[in-house]
Parts: sequence; C-alpha cells; structure tokens
Amino acid sequence: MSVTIYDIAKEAGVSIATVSRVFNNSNNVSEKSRTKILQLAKKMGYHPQAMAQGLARKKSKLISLIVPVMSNYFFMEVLEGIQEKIGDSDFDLNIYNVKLSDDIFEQVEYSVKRGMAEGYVIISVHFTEKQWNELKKYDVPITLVDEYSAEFDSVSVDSIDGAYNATQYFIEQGYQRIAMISALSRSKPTQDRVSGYKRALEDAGRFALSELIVAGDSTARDGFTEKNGYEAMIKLLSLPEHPDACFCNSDIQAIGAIKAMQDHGIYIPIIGYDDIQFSDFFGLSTMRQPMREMGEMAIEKILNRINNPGGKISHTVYAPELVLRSSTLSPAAMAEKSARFKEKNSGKPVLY
Amino acid sequence: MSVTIYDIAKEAGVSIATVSRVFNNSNNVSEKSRTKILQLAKKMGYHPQAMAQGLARKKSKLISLIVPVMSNYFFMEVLEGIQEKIGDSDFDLNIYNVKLSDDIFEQVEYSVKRGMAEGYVIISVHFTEKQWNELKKYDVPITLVDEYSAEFDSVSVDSIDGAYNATQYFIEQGYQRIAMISALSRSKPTQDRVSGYKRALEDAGRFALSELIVAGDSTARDGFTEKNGYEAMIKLLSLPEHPDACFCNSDIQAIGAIKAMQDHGIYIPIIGYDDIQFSDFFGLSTMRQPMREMGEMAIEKILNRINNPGGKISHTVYAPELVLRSSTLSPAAMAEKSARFKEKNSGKPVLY
DNA sequence: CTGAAAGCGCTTACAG
DNA sequence: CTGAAAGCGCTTACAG
Repeated sequence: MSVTIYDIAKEAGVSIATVSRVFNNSNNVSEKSRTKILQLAKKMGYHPQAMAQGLARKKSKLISLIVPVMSNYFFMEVLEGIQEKIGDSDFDLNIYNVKLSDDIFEQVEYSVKRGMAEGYVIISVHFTEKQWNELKKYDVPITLVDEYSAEFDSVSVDSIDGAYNATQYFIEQGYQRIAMISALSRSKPTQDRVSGYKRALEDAGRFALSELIVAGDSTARDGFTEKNGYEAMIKLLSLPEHPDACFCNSDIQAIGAIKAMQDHGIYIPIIGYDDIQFSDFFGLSTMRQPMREMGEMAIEKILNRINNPGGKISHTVYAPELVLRSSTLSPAAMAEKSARFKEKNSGKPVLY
Repeated sequence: MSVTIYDIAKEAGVSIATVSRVFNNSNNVSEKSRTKILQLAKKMGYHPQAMAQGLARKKSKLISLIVPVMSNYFFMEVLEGIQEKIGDSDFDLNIYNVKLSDDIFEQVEYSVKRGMAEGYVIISVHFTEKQWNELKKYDVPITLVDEYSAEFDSVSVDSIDGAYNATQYFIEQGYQRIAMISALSRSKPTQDRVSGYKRALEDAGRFALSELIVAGDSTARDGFTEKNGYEAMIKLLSLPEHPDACFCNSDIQAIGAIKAMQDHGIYIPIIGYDDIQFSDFFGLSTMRQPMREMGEMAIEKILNRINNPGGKISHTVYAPELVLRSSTLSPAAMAEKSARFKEKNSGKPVLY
C-alpha cells in the first residue's frame, strides 16, 4: 500500500489541498506547513502519483517517441539530439517501441489514442497519406521524423536528392559502371535512394542497369546490417564485369561492403549514407544526414504544437551533404596509399 | 476536447459501465450493445485514456526501463532480449533515460516514486548499498541489471571473473607483457575488470605494472568508444618496450585499438569484452556477455516480482565466456595469415 | 494562508 | 445483460 496525499495531510494535520500546493510550488503556503509536509513526505516516501496528477491536470508533461527498431544508428543519433533539447524543457521522455512483426499502424494508433503523452514524435514510420489522415482524428500533437505527410509537422532529409548527388559525384569523376547497394525494397528510404540513383544516371544520359542494383540476402533490420552489405558487394564483385564505383544505401552496409572488397582483393570507391560515428573513424565517404539537428528540430516542433495546437503545419527538409574521405580515393591513389601502408606493415597486422 | 466514455455512452444510449465493459472484454455485454459501441468508438476516435484507467485500476500495465546512455552497445543488446520477452506479456515498455550530467540518484528516485509503472528495470546504474536501500522505501518492484544489491532482484555478469579468465588465457599462452586497456575509472565494470586482470597476474606470481594499464583520453561514454581504445593502444605501442598481448575493457575500444595497431604496423593478440555484433564480423576474440539472455531474465524477474511482491529476492550472475577468433592468433600465425591476405590483395584495398 | 468540494475519466463490486 | 454509485489520487477555482 503506497502512501497517498491523504496520509500526509492527516499526519500533518492539514487538508490535502495544502499538501498538493506544496508539491506544486504554489507560494501560498506557510513556511511552517511547507517544512512539515516536505519532511513528512520524505520520511514516508510520498510523492504525487503521475497518473493521478495527469488525470487531474489533464496534462502528463510527457513526450512520447514512437519508433521501430531502436537499435539502429540513425535512431541513436537522432535520439541524442532529442535528449539534448528536451533537457531544456519540463517534459519527460518516453519511448514506445513498435514491433515490426505486428501491424505497425495498429501499434501507432494504439499508442496515440491512449493519450499517455501530450505529444508524439514518430520516427522512421512510413504510412500512406490515408493512414496518416486517419490518425488525425485523435487530435493529438504529432511530429514526424524521417517521413513526410501533409497532415503533420515533419522533419526529414531529401533521400532522393542525397542519392542523386552521390551518384552524380561518381559520374563527374568519370566512373562508368556505378553500382548501388540497396536493401529490402520495403524500406522507404531505400526506395527513395534507388530513385535518386537512377535519376542521376538518366539525367546523365545513361541507363540504370538492374544487375548493378543489388542487396544482400540478410533481411534483419530491413537489410541495414554489415552482413547485408558484405553479401551485396560479393554479388557485385562476382559479376562478369564488376562495377568501378559503388553508392551504398547505408554506412553500416558500406562497412560490410568494404570488408568484402578486402576479402576479394578488389577495390572500388564507395560512398555510404548516414555518417554514423564509425564512418569518420574508418575513413568512409558518405552522404551525411544531420541526425542530431533533426532530433532537436523535432522536439522544437512538437513543443510548439503542444503550446499552439492551431498553428500552421511546418515541414523541414534537410539536404544531405557529401562528406569525402578516403573511401572515394581513385584506385590509383588508393593503390599508392596501400603500398605505403603495406610497407609500414610488412609482415604485420591486417586483422579480420 | 477529446472524446470520453461519457460521449460514447450518451451517443449509444447506454451507461458508461457498459462502454467500459466493452473495452475490458467483459463478456457480459449484449452483442448489440457491443457492436454499436465499438462502431461509435471507431467513428468518434475514442479509446480509454491510459491515465484514467491506470488510476481506476491502480495498475498501469507498464514496465519502466531506467538507463543512462542509451546509445551503448551493451544496452542495445540487452534491450533486444527485453523486447522479445515483454512481447509475450500484456505489459508495455517505457524507457526512462537518465542524464549523466545531473544527479543520477535523484533522477532514478524521481522516476520510481512517481509510480508511473508497475515495475522498474534499472540498467547499468551503480549506487552504494545505502542508496539502494533508500529506494526500498517506495516499496516498488525493481530489478537490477549489470549491478548487484542485496535489496533487489538482479541479473549481472561477473566482470572480475571475466577479466581474470581473459588474462589467464594470455598467461597460459605464454605471453609475458600482458597489457590492459581500461576506461574512465569511475566506470564500475571497468573497475571490476581491472581487478580481475590484476588478480590473474598476481595468482600467476606476477605483478600488474601500472604502465601496462592504460585508457585513452577521450571521456565520451566513460571511455567506451573506438577513439578511446585507439588512443590507449597508441600509448601502449609508444612504450619503450611494448606489450605482447592486450586485454581490452570493451569490444568497441578493441576495434579502435586494432586500428591503432594497423596504423603503427605492430600486431599483438587482443581480447575484447562484450561480444557486440561487430565483433564476430571483425574476427575479434572477446569475453562474451550473454546480453540478450540478461534482458530476458530481467523481464522474467520483474514480472515475478510484480505478481508476487513478497517473494524471495533472487540474483542471477552469469559467467562470461571466452570466444576465440582471429584476433588472438599468435604473431606467427597472424603473420602467415597476413601474408596470404597480402598476396591475394597485391596492390589493392586496405581502406582506412 | 487554508479548507471544502467538484471534477479529471475511468473501473468495478453490487443489485437487479 | 445493465445501471447507479463509490472510488482511484490528485488539482484547482472558490470562499473565507
């Protein structure tokens, strides 16, 4: 039996209203009452219960994050921005993890309609306009991250654009057989990136060859794994005529792809997508998504929406930025670098 | 204004009790009423509010995870086990993220005493017995992960033992100057691992040399980063006489350490700690912690505790397991492997 | 500065 | 199968 406001009131010889005032920092309480109540509360282990407070106030001071697959680099970095920003507010964070095995819409809808939080930040969930529209009826503040819908505030990155630019970079450098490592076709970002890749080739008067667009066979995390990237690169290198450059759907896959190149002793320049922490460390060139900023922006939007439910809907679309590191060195430059490396390492490491 | 049970009752021409029954799957409702209510609810966007339900039932059907630094490999893997297990129950998950910058005890206490959840799984939080004891007064189900206290159910891994065994392995293999890459000394697991390392040396009649126990200078995530591992290994390799083997505080640091070895052209066998997903991929030998199992066990314990608050407190301590991969090859074996590798790769990759 | 009372949106015996 | 009513633990005008 946990202790309630009544227990404290009784013990302190005051009404529950006074106890409540103490915990709500109302200044209309005598110093004497306040001290006594606080002391009693401490001793008896009392604190207002979140649920009762929420009901009485009709406010929970909670923001809910709704996200599938938490163990994902994109989410981890977005989360850091979110935490940073929410720390400045008086809201608490709550994370609701959607299971990919079940009906995703149902889970999101359930979570939203229960009304546990004052606002919802929905990350990397992709619905049809019709579905998003259906959520509208619960009349709850929602901000979308990594997705776009006319119905809600959103912050996203132009994936098509990013893929386009990465591919265009290779075209400008004179590469002829530019491959793309994709992922499961059900992944929305992957679809967009494939579109951007194709468009860049077409705008350059070339054709996208289906044999050069491959994914690995691993399906975990929609293919966003090292393993999947490794498998994909193996396929590419097994082609009668292998590609001379590769745009890769994600950094995590690119890391696997690089390992495949090493195992096969073939090197082609590669550009990843995301710019996760590993990438800089491993010298991977990539299309950088401003993940932290996206997280911060999302909190800013949801807070605005909570304070001003009628405000105009706003969309922020970031343009990804090409970050060049050593993985885009030309084969010649790479050979030279490798030679230097091997000289230094004669008879030594090269682990995996 | 969101729609409540009263709106539905009125519209359906029944009492709120009947509406409530429909949503609680009580079978004492005529098919006619049920259909009408469900249909109305769907149309009007009604669903029982979590807070009101929680208050009335005195149950939230929520388990709260309390964790510092979410973006951490250990946590990610534990989380997968947790999600797996909780999916089989009718509880929802809720994650409360502790900020390392503020008073941790205060945050944990706050979160627990607000009573939002029915049970709390506290991960990688390290307090004194006195502090844990203080939490006892809120009389709430709590399970500890990666920590031990007599007061609460817990699931942990014997870090001392793990470090001992890793070190002992190197001793048995005949290595003479076995180094250890540690991390920030405020990290509890790190303290334990250093103890185990020292003890193994001492039990073999040797001394732990302080110059051989080093951490990098990066303080992010308590030193559990590639960068920190890289820095640490650089220090070790800069020693007048460098070590001939290395036990490393975490896999993530070990990956950085390996890169440092490659950059320096010096190879020594290394054993990491954790067995994160990358490790298998990169051929890193490691002390494996059964992270998924730990997550599953934690949920099992908290559920038991919720159902049976008076039950006997139980502690599960896993013994970590040494997983040998290519990073513990002897220098000779490694040299041979490298030679083969280089032959295959003549004039080719070796990225970063 | 303080208390009595209404209300937040539900659930759940109890009685029929 | 259904409704009236009490109760969950708070907050917050209102009146003093």
